Amino acid sequence: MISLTPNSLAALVESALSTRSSFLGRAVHAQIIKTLNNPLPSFLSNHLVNMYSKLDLPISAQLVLSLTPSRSVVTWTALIAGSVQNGRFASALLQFSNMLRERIQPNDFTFPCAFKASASLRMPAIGKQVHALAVKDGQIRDVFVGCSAFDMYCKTGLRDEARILFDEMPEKNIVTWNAYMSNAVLDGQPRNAVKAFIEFLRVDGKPDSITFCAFLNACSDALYLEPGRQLHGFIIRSGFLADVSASNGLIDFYGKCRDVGSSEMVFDRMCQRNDVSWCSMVTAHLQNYEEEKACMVFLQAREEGVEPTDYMISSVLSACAGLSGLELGRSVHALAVKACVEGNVFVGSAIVDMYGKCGSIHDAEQAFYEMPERNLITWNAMIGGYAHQGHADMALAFLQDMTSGSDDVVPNYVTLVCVLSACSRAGAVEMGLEIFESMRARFGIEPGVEHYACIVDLLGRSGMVERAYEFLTKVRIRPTIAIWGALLGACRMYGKPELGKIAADNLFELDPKDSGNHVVLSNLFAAAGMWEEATLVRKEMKHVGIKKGVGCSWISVKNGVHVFQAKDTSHERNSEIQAMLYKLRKEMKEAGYVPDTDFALYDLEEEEKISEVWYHSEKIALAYGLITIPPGVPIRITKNLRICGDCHSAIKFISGIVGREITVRDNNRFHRFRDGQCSCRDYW
DNA sequence: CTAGGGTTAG
Repeated sequence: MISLTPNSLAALVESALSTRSSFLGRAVHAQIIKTLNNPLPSFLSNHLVNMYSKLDLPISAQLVLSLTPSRSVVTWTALIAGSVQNGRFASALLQFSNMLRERIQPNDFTFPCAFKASASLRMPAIGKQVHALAVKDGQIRDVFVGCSAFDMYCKTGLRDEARILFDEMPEKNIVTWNAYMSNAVLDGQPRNAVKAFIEFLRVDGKPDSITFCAFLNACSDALYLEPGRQLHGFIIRSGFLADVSASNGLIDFYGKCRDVGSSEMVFDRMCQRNDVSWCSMVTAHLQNYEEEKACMVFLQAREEGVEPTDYMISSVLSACAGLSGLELGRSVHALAVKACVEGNVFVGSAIVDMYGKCGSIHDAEQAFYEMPERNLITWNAMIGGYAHQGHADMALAFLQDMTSGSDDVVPNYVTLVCVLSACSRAGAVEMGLEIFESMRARFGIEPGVEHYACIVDLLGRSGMVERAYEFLTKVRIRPTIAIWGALLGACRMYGKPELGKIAADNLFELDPKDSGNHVVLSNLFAAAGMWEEATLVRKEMKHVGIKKGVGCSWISVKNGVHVFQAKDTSHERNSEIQAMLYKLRKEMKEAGYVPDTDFALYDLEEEEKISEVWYHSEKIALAYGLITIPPGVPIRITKNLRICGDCHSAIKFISGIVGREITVRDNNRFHRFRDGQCSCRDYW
């Protein structure tokens, strides 16, 4: 039988903490009560309070503290530190004031906790009070205390106070410099962070991985690719490449600076990777629009048995949203539930966003209502989902609800972009204009280029093409690609070649590499019978060496994705596809379908034009879907270009003939076809 | 026995 001395019992409490076992902790606590008489030695009480508080068992921690008559600053600090560590910042401040009420002086361990809690709660008024206390007994001169006070002033936006404190610090260490650099980046002053790093090296400071990450953040913030590369060399030379955090910082930096190849190189050469490394690699792909690769890295991480974290899950959901990958998205949603992170507000918002972007608006709504906590991003994701569907009424209702509900959120720039684009897609012209006119007064938001683009789109789409042009010439901003693009699209839709030429010329100047604009202009001329001009545009396109981007449609069947181009006959089941197309064409003709050859690209004989539009990629993908997807299951097709008018009307007919639900997500919005009708009510 | 700066996300 080993004898249980107070010291060995304290060691047992510590081992409960280090193994994060509340079960062991409670058992040891029971043993302590059995072995020793009340009151317990105060150092043992301190250990217990510390253990309970750090394990996020605040009620037990409070209880032990209140049963400790000889509690000291150490007891209280243990309690407060645990609250801070577990994100209970308001409790921490309450405990701090309770301690003051007992006339116990905070020490150099207590102040940093109190500053961190005030900083995290963004409560400068409280922070200032704590600061005054620290000044009064001279503790502010301590590096720990001074540094955390400085961090608090930065995070609460009191720049002048932060500056004074920093300049008057009697002693600075690496933590001070790291805090300075990180906060400079957060404050949008990456140059200052870089300067601080140089100064730090000059005073002979030895940087650590946190310093490196702060510097890399400054570089990615300002797109300083070269300085970041130089730091990469410095990291290698100082032997810090083995440090996982430093390497993770490099992956993130290269990803944000559009050099995802270097991210991959760093990632591949790491001998130790953690969950952050994997997640950083996923987001590096994501930031470079490589959604498929992001998903591949995620699947590889799963194979290697990496724990799925809330960060990883929200990142992968965003990849699914970009791919319109409903099936993978659903399985990641299930994984989020399994990993117990679906209550996280980031994850929840990503789920709402994913379902919205994949066109499953009811799933998005359900996820939205089931979230325990919602913020502005959640609301924007939901409104964005309605915008994708062209549900202006719902977008407007949610704009109302977000300000009047219990979530306490205020609409921002993005919210208004979503609402206006919902109006434009639904043809709610008056409503859209009214919101645009009143956004400054009602929401305090200054209209920006995206809002202007929505209005040009709104007017143009509803046929007021001249008014759209007049609008954009009157506003003070420089029209962007999106704005000219919206105008060009409207000109194509309503047959306005003269205005279309103006829009296209501006687009050619802003975005010379995009072939799509040439194609649209050529089609616009072709539809107006101006064949010479159409040919000229195509020749010019060849002349400057732009090839038409490949238009394609894809459909996922039993975990496999099948991609089709126009006139595609390369699929292994081509003969069945052709037979299905033949059968459909016959039945459609009987049902009264007339091909719309406005959308043929060349000046061909009528018969050839019909054939040209008949073999658009979405029709081929649909035929494949009809022969492979069992009846009753909705067919979902994704297309990288806008759906053409002929395909739109053809798919309406087909949905009626075959009695199935068909969804097409083009690069702009969703179309849900059912019983011969489309959810967009032919307005798009 | 108690403490400060940080890497990944919607």
